[in-house]
Amino acid sequence: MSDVFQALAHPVRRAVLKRLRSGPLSAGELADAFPVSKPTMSRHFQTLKDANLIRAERSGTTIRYRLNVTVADEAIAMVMDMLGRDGRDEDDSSEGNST
Amino acid sequence: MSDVFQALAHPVRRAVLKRLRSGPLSAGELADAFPVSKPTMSRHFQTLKDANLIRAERSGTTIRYRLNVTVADEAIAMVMDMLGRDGRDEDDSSEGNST
DNA sequence: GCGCTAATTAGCGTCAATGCTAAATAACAA
DNA sequence: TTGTTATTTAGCATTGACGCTAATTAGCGC
Repeated sequence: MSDVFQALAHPVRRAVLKRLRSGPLSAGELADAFPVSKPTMSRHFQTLKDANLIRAERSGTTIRYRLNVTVADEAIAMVMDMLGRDGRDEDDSSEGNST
Repeated sequence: MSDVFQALAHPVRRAVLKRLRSGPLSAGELADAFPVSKPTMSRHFQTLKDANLIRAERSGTTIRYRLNVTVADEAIAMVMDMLGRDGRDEDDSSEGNST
């Protein structure tokens, strides 16, 4: 699970995920959208793949990356579990404190 | 925001957050629960503080750490925004997923 | 095969993260 | 002030992340 948060810890990788929301994009298209070199982007893709946040598909010479919503959803669930904000472990300190 | 995910990227820090769900704990109590030295734990606390995930309060000689649910909640919202899962139930059960 | 395009891997430098021990600070008691 | 306890800061070493350029792999067309 550390891989997921590690992947989410970089602004470029977060932006890649955002762009992938609209649909799959090729490595080149993604690389073109950021002010870093293609090899650097390729490494970011690898990091996202290792975290299972994206998946790669070959289409001839180009490789298309696609969002993997499942794992991201698990990450959300984990953050919620970590903070106990899923509605079950509600602390008994009622928020009846008016200000 | 990178700070939040960076803080979440370490298993010890995630475990600290989990323990803090039950209520505030002192640095010593937290340090005692993990197989790393106190200075190392202190640095983890600093990382979590920088990310605004926890807050510190002095109680005499001891320092008590308390969960800051607000920022964690924002992190959840951000992950949801990143993946387009902001609570809208756009994907019905008719997904036709085959592999 | 050769060339072309797309993307990755290899190699290198720099900076940040992680862990430790030892020393310093903070609060309290005597 | 001195001593004791709790916690952090300082200093050091190791490891991993991030970025680049150059070279390599992968597929397609000739």
